[in-house]
Amino acid sequence: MPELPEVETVKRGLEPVLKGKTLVDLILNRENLRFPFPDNMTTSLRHSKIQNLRRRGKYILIDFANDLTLVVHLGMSGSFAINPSEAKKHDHVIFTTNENDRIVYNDPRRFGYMILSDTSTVEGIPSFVSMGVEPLGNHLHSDYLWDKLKARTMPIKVALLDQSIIAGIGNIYACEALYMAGISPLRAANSLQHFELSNLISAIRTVLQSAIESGGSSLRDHRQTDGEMGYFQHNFKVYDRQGEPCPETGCTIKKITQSGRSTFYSPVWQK
DNA sequence: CGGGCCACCTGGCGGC
DNA sequence: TGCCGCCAGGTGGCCC
Repeated sequence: MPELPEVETVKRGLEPVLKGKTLVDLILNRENLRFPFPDNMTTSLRHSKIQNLRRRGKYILIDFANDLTLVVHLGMSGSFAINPSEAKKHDHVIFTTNENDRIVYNDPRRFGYMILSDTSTVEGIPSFVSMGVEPLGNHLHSDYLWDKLKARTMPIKVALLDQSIIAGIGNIYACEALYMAGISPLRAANSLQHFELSNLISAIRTVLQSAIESGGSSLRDHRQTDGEMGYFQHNFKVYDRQGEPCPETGCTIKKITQSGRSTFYSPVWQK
């Protein structure tokens, strides 16, 4: 589930309870998620202080004072809860801090994973080596995208999901950004002109930024309930709205499959 | 290297 | 109510 805005929201939610705190306990309730937990993960991190939290693409990076970084990916169903009132099925990892906060990682499908790396070489782990630019950073501009897409014949929707081009966009925001830019998901990636790439970049930024803001408010709401983070509601324009009217033209939102994933779009509005 | 496809895993939902 | 097939927001690996 989680795309860049959800991951950013989780990172921001974890900061107050993790940054500057020391892990006094770390419990793994099983041997693996998608991959086995790193060797010595508990002994390496227990009693270590957390210096900083970062995000890269859909990954959360937790930097420890002993120069280790825990890289966390939430997969499709991973979430964190802060001081949940009761234990749940699929609570796989429990962090306890010196302030006695319990941070619980829950992941029913176990597509998530955790990797331990030296902080100085974390950019070199396989997940990051070929990762594309951050969509909200300065390196995403139409020249970059033109260069990355000029030899790509795949549909632009599929290209937006390619993390080696832009990091952090998933199925929902790919659909929403293309809708906002008025670009058909079926267009070949290398058929977009410069002005269309510029419009698409603006749309990506707007859609992600607005979702992050909505995540911020859900964070404040959820804090009052059970400390659960990662899943918040948006008002999507096209995602999961097949059969409903397009807000721009009134035509009917269509659902198709591209590269095995659902795509939702307005066949009239998106050219 | 590009592109297509499947596997990984559980749960929720609609149909019968 | 119960069973069954299908679907899900991601990624990695294998194949051509």
